[in-house]
Amino acid sequence: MEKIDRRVQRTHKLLADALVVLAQQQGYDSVTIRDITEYADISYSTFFRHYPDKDALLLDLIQNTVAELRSVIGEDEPAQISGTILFKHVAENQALYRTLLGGLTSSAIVQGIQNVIISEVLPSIDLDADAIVPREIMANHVATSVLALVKWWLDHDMPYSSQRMGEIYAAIIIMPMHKKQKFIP
Amino acid sequence: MEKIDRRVQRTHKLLADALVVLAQQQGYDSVTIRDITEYADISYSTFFRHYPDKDALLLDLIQNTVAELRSVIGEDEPAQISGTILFKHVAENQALYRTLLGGLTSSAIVQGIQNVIISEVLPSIDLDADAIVPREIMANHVATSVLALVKWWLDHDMPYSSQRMGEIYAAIIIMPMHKKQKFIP
Amino acid sequence: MEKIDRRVQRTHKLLADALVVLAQQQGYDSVTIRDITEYADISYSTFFRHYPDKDALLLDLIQNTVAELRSVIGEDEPAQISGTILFKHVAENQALYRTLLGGLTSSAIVQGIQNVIISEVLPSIDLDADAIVPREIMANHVATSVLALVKWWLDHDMPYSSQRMGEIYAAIIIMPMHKKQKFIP
Amino acid sequence: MEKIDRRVQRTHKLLADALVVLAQQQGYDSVTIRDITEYADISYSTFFRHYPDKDALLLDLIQNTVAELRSVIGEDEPAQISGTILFKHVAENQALYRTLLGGLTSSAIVQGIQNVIISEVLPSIDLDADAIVPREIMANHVATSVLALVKWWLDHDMPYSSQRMGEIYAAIIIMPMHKKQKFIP
DNA sequence: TCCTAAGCGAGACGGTACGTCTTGTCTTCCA
DNA sequence: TGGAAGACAAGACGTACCGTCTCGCTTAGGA
Repeated sequence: MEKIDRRVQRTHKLLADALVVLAQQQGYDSVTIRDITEYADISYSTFFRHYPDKDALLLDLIQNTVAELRSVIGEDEPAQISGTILFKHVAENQALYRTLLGGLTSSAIVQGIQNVIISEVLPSIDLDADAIVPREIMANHVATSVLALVKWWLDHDMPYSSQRMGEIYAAIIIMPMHKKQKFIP
Repeated sequence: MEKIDRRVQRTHKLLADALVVLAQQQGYDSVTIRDITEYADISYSTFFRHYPDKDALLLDLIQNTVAELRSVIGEDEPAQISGTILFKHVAENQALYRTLLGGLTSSAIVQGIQNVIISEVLPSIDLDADAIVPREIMANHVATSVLALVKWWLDHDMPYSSQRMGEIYAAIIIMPMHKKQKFIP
Repeated sequence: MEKIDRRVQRTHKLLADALVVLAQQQGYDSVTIRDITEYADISYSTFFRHYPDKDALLLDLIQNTVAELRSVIGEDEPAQISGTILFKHVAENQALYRTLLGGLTSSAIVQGIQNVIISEVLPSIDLDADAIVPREIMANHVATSVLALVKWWLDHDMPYSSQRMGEIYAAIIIMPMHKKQKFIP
Repeated sequence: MEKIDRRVQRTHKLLADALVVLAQQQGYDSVTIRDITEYADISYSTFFRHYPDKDALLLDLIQNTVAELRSVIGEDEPAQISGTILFKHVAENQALYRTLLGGLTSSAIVQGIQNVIISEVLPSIDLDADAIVPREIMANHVATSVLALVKWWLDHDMPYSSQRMGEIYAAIIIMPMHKKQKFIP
């Protein structure tokens, strides 16, 4: 059984919150560990007792976020519906997602997010759906496109509703994935 | 009339080449300016007479690259053909494109590339082509998708031919842009 | 009550010792901060946690030295005796005084030493002793002369005993200060 | 016979004047060679065709100055008179002397001036005048004291007349040199 | 309820990279 | 063809971070 010290939980939360706030203010890259600890009112050296570096803190944040996101999106729903759910969730956690996407920083991080999405997406692609586009490419395309779409939405201050974004998502990302063969130029 | 000092030209080329080589070896982020100048056999301080930053050097590289890329892709060609040309050009300048895309570093850089592509793509989108997807979103989608596709190809060591990639490019990026309305779910 | 970190004390001493040794070897001006830290086996950046400058380190050295000098010279002693004490103290701390005087570097430093001496000397000058020479000039004269005399002694490898120097000091510096009025040309 | 190129003379004068002006404004040490050449409207690289470094220019200046000073002070005059002449000459060439003395910079320079004065002073000291103070020490004392006195005067904006300074000079520097043996404590 | 192990604040330190500044050499170009 | 313009090498400077370590203080949670 693990010992649970509430102080550790508190420290993690303070650091994560500080990162989100500061990254939104000044950009993830330019946030220093000292900025974070000062904002969180945590000792500088304490940071390293919990995370080896700034990216590790972000990674922790991402994992918690993806876990939560997965829990809100049910399976086997039509594209428009799951898309709308996705954008609603993003809207409710703006600061967080701006931090994660706003600074497409160390590609390892973004790549990490994409990999998680790809592994989610891959099984849902029909094996023989398309002779032209390989599954790996399609999965990669979907993952990057979703992130790009969400990022665009946030970067432009969400000018369309979550529902409209869900439709767009279905139209340019989900639809071509399934029915490309109908295309006659 | 501009004065052209061949020494300056030479210095720029040495620095750019050094950046490409080193970035491919150890990743863009971990390359220091000192690494670059030592590899290029240029004085450290001389670097700053030409560029304020490492990113400025990269940006110069990008601009030269995009200019060259634009010159090889003719206008008004069918999607498959221009796609094939694109991937052939990338194949011939692998090291360069790996540097540009391999390190999706400071998002400003990547955003810069995307903006250039967006401004190229926007005019070619039919104004009334689609009531669902706004033009800006479509342009953004196309730009990010092209980069992601090229990056995937390089990251996986180009397992398909340039021509095949051109077809894929047409299928998942260009086609949905023009004929989405044919889709009946 | 001040906290005393012995590590700080140690670092200061290592730096001061390094400065004295290196300045004697190669001259104060040509000693770089990197030289000092390498000799002292201290990190370069640590230097700046303690002193903003090379001159600040020297100034610290001077202040400690003057404080020590003051403690060895009692008050109200005849000139020859205090002079002898002075030169004995210099002889016992040759390396230090060579560093302080050998490089008449940034005049601010030397001026600083002189100012300390002037402030010591001023009160001991009779207010009405001399109608011809103003007190400030006399104090300045005494301060510069003492330093010049010590410097000469060190520069010429101390050819006379401390006692003899004490007598000379009394003769050319202290005596004229008090009894000028006896002079009949 | 030396060839005299008037352009060279002009360049030397422009550089010397620039040095004097700038040293007075910002202190000798902080004047860079680039400052001098820009002020003198001379090419940076041209400086090095005439002088190996900044100190060489100053040395040239000093030598010309001492030569001129020697020519205005006659020999075998009473101390007060020659002192007065000295201070008058300094007053007429303030900027120059401020430059020479204001920055007691590289000790070599000041030492150079002192050595010239010492060699002038030495012969005039009675061989047997004093059993206590060796001639070399006396000469050194006189040289440093004269410079210190002039420097004090300039640093304090010449609060006393040249004549008064001549008297002070005689009282604290010249008198003790000749009649110290009359002193009875 | 006590006591022991842990979390934590504080901060000195080694180390690396940065961008600036200056010096003195060397080359190019123009009048 | 001789001198002005300026690119360049070299290297010190002072700044900003990072990550490590040590010393005490405090506090949580099991005995």
